[in-house]
Amino acid sequence: MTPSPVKNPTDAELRILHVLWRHGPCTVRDVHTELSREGALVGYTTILKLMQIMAEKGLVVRDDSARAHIFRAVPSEETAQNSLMNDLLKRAFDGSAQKLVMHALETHKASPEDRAEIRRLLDALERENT
Amino acid sequence: MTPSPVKNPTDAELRILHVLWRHGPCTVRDVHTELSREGALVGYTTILKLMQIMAEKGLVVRDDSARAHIFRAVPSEETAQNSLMNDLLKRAFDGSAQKLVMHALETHKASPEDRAEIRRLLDALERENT
DNA sequence: TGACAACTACGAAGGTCTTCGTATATAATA
DNA sequence: TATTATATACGAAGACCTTCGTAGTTGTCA
Repeated sequence: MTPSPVKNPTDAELRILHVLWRHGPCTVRDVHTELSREGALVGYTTILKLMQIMAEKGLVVRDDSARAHIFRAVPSEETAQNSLMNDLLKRAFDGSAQKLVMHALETHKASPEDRAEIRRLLDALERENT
Repeated sequence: MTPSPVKNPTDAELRILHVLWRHGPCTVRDVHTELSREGALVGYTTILKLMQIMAEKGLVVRDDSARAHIFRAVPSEETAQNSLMNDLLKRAFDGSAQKLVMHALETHKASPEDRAEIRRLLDALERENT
């Protein structure tokens, strides 16, 4: 089963993970600078506190060999996406990924290229499965 | 634009909305009985309090003409699903429904019937759009 | 070396969510 | 009518999330 080794990241945690995913291991300063550059106005110690909590939760690991600790994301972006998607599935779509997919396709315009990509994936699934 | 007339329902609120969607307008007693039957062990006044808050938020409307007020869900299940899905899209999928669909199809087994249903929907989209 | 800059740790405040106990009002019943 | 059952209202507690200020430590450099 293994529901999930780590708890689902919260909103603020997700913003930090995004930085780590895009930039690789970072110091608190790096993350704060990047988020500020993106327009978020949040204090340095706020980011620090959050990253400390994330380390306790196991969402990041810290390398404290240098004075400025370096943090690395533990879950990959795919893993986190999967976990969050499953959460939504359970809460709002009766656990059915099919319902979610149909709902997404009906309510969001997919470009011809997008549709072709989906068809290719379906073809591949068709081949590997019976 | 109209981001959303009502705030996204929380977890406990969603559980109550599920009952209202499936059973139609209900009293607090109805909802509590149903949720208890489903295995949730939560007190009657907890449900009452939640439904009072939901009425304030506009998630339900109440008919207080009888002693036992009757509550009705305001957002449809589709509306709520849409709102929650868009929220997840923004938070974890870079706002791209396409990414979400691809991710869902890759990580969840779709049956041949499911795949056929998706293809039919894609065909329909193909026809109406260029 | 002494002053300053940058870092981590920590406590606490304010918000939301969920839970329930208690108070109070109203209907049903013996 | 007096008692009992059932309603709603309300306050508050405990958990979590996000925010920041302050304190203390460590490196840098004039």
